[in-house]
Amino acid sequence: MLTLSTLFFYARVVAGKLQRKPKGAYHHPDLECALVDAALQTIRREGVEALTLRDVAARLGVSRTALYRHFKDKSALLARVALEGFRLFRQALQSAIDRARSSGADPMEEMGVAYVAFAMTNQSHYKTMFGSAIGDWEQYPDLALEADGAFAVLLNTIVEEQRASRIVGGDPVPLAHVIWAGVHGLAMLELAGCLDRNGAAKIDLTALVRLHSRILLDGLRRTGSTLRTKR
Amino acid sequence: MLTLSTLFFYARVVAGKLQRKPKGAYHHPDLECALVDAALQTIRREGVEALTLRDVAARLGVSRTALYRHFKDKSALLARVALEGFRLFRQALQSAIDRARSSGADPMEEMGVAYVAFAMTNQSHYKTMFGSAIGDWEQYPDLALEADGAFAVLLNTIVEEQRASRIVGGDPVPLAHVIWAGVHGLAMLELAGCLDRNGAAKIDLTALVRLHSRILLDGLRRTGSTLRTKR
DNA sequence: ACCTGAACACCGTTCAAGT
DNA sequence: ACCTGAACACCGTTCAAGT
Repeated sequence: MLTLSTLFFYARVVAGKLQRKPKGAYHHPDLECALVDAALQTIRREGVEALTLRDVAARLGVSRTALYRHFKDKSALLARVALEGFRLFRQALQSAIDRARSSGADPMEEMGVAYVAFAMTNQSHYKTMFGSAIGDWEQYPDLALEADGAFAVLLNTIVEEQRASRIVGGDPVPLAHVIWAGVHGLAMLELAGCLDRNGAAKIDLTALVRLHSRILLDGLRRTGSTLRTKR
Repeated sequence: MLTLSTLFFYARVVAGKLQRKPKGAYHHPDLECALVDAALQTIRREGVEALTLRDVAARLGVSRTALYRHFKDKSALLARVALEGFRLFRQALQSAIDRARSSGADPMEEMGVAYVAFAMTNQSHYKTMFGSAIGDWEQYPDLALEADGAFAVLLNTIVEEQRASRIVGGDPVPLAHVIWAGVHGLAMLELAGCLDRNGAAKIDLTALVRLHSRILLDGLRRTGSTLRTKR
């Protein structure tokens, strides 16, 4: 057990720096990455609030305090999970838009569907990204940057649709917030189990997202006076 | 200290059953209610996740285990806080609708404003109601009932607007889900601090809610083919 | 009946100590 | 440098014991 991981360590040192650092019996090469993976695995199976540092350490065969060599504390680890989540998220949204544009479908509607679909298939990531587990967001500027990047995908799409005169003009930020709120709300309500309780039948979430998009886009296509934002 | 609360106890026994039960030094009359109040107070000041049973017990001058005489466990206490929250919530929504109807304002828009306003002024309640702190919702049927009651306020308003032909017909449940998602999403994003980061200025949340309502209602006033729900 | 103290099985985090 | 074991200050919950 010990000797095997020691071999791994030496193999990495040789491959990496061509100079073997001495003695220390490292239990895991690239512990940092392994910690994130193990954490994500636990979150997937048992939820964010069930995540325990002691457990991930035990599963990696590592001391409980080894984690603190790589992360300041528990929330820093969660911030890292969220960061990875936002990367996947932005990618998913962007590719949905690209697909829609090349197939003639509505980019906004397809982005909405992709948004909620991401939240459903990556519940662990999504809950970590928007839940309260991380705490002080200001503390992780790289995380905020990645989140802003995902928001920019939505914002850019709105601006392009405005340029093509498919939706009303004006400040795109409030419009983005309204659209964001809709899909985020659908995702959060479904994750909280709020949508399944009324009406015995299991809900068709994708259909609901499409309904939401069409209502919203119908509203956004009108240019009437009701759409003037109060300032 | 002890003698004072003992007096309280005796006073209560005499007033209640006209027959004094003996001896026991009860530290608090109506402990159950006091526990809920103390819990809510802590949640208000420090958030749901900072709530500690040991702390509420200490603040009430009661043993750490006294709580278990009144609640099965911690989440049962939180469920009780949420229950109270849903009662206040329904009341707030209903009175906003009534006010709008008698003043000629749009009931749906005013309900939306009241919804988000409730979430902002009662953040502790709202987070407990829709956060993950409670856990198994199925375990508290009375809570689910009260939540359904609040949802019914929204549903009834939609049906009445449909009868008055002010919005499109059809199954009101999906429409209710879409509207709910919008206001819930706005509230959750604001509570998570997501709306304030883009654009330096502090956001006018009420204006954003009104914008949301108007876009949605503009969409809902159209009767075009895009609004047929897939089934 | 209602409440208590001691105890159990957990947490995250720190820190001197090892190699 | 990287990792460890022991320790600290917390949790929720149980349970035999008091009155």
